[in-house]
Amino acid sequence: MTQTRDRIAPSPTGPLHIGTARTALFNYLFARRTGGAFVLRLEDTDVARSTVAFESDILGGLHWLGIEWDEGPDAAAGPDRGPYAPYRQLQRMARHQAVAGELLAGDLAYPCYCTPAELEADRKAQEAAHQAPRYVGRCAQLTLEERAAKEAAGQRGALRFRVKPGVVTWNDLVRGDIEIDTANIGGDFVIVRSDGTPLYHFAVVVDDADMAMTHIIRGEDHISNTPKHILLFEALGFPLPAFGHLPLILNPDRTKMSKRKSQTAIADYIAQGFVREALVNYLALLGWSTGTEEEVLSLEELSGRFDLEHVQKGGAVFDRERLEWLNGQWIRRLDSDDLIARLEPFLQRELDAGRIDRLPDPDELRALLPIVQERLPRLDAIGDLVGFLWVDDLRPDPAVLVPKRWDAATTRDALAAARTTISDAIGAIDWEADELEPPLRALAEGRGWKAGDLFMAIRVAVTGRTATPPLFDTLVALGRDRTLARLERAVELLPAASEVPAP
RNA sequence: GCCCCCAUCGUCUAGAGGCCCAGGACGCCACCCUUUCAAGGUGGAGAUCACCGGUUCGAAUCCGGUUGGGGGUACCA
Repeated sequence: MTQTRDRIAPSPTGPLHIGTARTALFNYLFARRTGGAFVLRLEDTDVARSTVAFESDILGGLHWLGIEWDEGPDAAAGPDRGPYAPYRQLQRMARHQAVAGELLAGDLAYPCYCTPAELEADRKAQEAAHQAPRYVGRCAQLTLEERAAKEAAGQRGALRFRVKPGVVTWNDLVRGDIEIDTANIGGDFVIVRSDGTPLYHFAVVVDDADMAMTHIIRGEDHISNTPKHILLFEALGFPLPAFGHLPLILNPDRTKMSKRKSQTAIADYIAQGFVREALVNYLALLGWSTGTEEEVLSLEELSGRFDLEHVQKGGAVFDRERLEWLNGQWIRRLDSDDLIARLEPFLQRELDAGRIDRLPDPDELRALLPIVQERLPRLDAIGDLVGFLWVDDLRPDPAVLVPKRWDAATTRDALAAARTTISDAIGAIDWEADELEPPLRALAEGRGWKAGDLFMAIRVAVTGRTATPPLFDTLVALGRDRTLARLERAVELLPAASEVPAP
């Protein structure tokens, strides 16, 4: 069997979309699994909406995910790589026009001079008559003389492909046999605009054929376009690739995932601290399964297991909760250096936003990992989790400082005692978690306090929050001086017993 | 409207005639661990397999219909 070739053909008219990323992933996995080639082609024929910035976002996003292609442009506005260059549709226009010329010469296509107003009127009439909208064929039988007259009058025709009556059938890789009567595809369709630029339906077919694609794996929204493509492949005498249509990714209300109702830009997920492994893992499992009970899988592992047989037919609702769970799973699996490096931009962001006053160095971060790694659902949670370590002026809320069962005076007393206990112990103990705990427990016991209440008061005094990593590890990370200073500050924030007005 | 696709716990899914009065995961609840929060462990609630009819000794699995949902209907991609 010859090598399989498949592709992702994004259009740089928007940022990399979750759906595009998943289609790219499935094509990538299929190519890896079958030992084939995965190609990236930019469909930039919609000049009005395409931008280099979007191109950059798309290519950058796919690189970030680790979905690498064997052929195609590697960077926005960069050079192409591969035997079928160029891989930018716009640069292939001469080829498209040449092929269109063949179709015209063979009378498989014809110029159409209908105005937008005429076409609109046709559509309205059909709608009123409860008919499927289709091109009525007004220009289908124009003689050469009639065409020449219109051209002479300055009219520029769009090129329409002649759709033959009949039924188009294909065996879809994920859905099995599908047949569609060509009477239902809207009549002769435009393949080249009146300005000479090719349309999507035409350009994809020429490019897919030129680039020797064997498998077209794309979204379900293309099912009704497939007959047009097959007709074109046949008219052009190109070998027909296999088609497979993936289920759509859905909004919670089960409509096609959209920017309006869901977060769709990959860049947003990156900015929120999702890691590539989790995103890839999650996307692979949206509409596909291993057929086993494995679910935490790397790109490598997915590449070895992927198959079209286990692709689901029904659409899949995007479930952020599950993505977050997988994200936690993968963050916990990252090795120290890797995690530290990935945390860096998020810490920088905390600094830029003024939420912390300095950046920890890698070693400081490394020491923190044992208590931080399993508590991060996303990388952007680092500030919330331990940002208090890098804040100069911590001012805990006095109301939060007082444990539930205590009053302000008791808390003040306890915090002062804790400060003394710690300060007295210095020299006798090492500043380590398991050495800090016993004296403070003894203090609580001696005063008849529940250890948990004392610890909570200390926790809030030194971190400003009630939910933190383990207390004694936190004190170690904070250091002796700052621990004592923060305890002292907290005591000052609380009224002494004599200051509390009698009830 | 017309054409096409789809239909298993709230969600993602396993299941390709008997192993299923349906298994796993997320989420939820409880308990354990525990100084808080996580993580982890254990257990639980949660699906008459959309509905109706057929085929069969036997159907979530095959067939037909119904209903529901979705997608497409451009000189966008």
